[in-house]
Amino acid sequence: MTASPEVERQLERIRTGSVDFVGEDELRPRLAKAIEEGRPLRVKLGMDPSAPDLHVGHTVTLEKLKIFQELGHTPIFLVGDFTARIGDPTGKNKARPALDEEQVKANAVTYVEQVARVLDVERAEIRFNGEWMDALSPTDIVKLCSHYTVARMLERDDFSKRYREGLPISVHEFLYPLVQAYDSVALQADVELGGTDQLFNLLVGREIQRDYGQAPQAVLTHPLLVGTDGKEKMSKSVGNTIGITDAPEEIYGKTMSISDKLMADWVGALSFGRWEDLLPQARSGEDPLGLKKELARRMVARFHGDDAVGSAEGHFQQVIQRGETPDEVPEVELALGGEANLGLLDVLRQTFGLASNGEARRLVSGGAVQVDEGRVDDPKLRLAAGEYLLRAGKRRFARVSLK
RNA sequence: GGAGAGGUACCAAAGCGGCCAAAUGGGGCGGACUGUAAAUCCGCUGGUUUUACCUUCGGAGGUUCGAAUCCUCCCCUCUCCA
Repeated sequence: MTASPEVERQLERIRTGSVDFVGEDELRPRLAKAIEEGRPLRVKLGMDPSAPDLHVGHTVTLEKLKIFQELGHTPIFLVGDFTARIGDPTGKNKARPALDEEQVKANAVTYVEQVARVLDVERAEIRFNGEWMDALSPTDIVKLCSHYTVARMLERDDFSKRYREGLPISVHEFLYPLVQAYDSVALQADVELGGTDQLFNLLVGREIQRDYGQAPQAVLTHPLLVGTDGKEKMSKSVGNTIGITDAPEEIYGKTMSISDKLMADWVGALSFGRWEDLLPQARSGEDPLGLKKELARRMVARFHGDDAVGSAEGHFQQVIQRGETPDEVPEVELALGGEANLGLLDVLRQTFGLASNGEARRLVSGGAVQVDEGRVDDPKLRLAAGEYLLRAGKRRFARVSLK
């Protein structure tokens, strides 16, 4: 078969921004056939609804799914409601706790809503793997297990690592890659997308598909975004995420708080199909502050629209760069409960939702607390009825009225 | 089933009868510095009505004036053997 320009054009876009591309040669004729017969490829991206929010880390592969959509293929967003109940061990040193059904359902709903911000869900398949997994009999599951060996399971990095280090591995964790693989069988996926940490699971999919008499899917992995801490993979449980539903000021501020080095990585990972123009500056390292602001602006615009950019940036300049009080400060009312006044520590704890008065005390003794724009360092201070502007650290503000 | 090792604060890890609210490192939170950062430096990091008291060292009991430390039972993890 001669390579058609259209096939090569599509492959080029598909390849952009990916790390591994397994099965490209097998995909080429399938792609050609797909184009010829007007029968789109089925492209699978699965996510476990293990946390209620998607973050920018998720958007890397989502973006690739969108590219497939733009090329006329069928994006399948697979919500791993069943797999979330198993708990994916990938990249963890511990088994991830399985979630209960209710939690999973609630998360799944918000996932789909959030995916709609990136993908045209009207023209996508949204599926749940509980659909076919719950229908399997124990016999079916045992059969599925028979297609893979323990030795091969232990090839997976986090398994072998834990095994070597004497950390526990539960048997059910071996089920995860197999279930994910079976999803590809059920969906008859031509392509599956994932992060680089998913490579093993994705490849298991190829083998299992073959065993079930299907042509193996092509596999595309993409870089994992390191979280705002600059150390670990972005993940809700580490708390280093930028959520796509975060407020504009949050998205802007969190983006500004990343290190210059991390910024370059982010631009690299997030650029494909979208922000290539930022790449030269990211590589040269020129004017990092300017580039970071541009990145922050684009992040805000991407998830909240252009209109949100101005105020998010203004907020940042005012509060972080100049250390001033923001225009909008949350208002809190506290009851004195008949007393003449209320201790500062109690006021701080209640207005900022601190865990204890001890935490409030630490903030005060650390010099982080301001009342009406003047630093306070007496933890025994008591506030009488009235209005106060409270600040705790750089970013926490509240206008408190004591009654 | 047998033998051995182990479970300490958010994590890792010391402590092995009183000086232990528990060393140290990481993380986190503050502060200083800065180009927003990073790096660096400093402080804090169980709770309270804070020179004291209360709750904490897998769980439940027990010994003792006193237990993270000793004993008993139980639960969990790892290794080797079967």
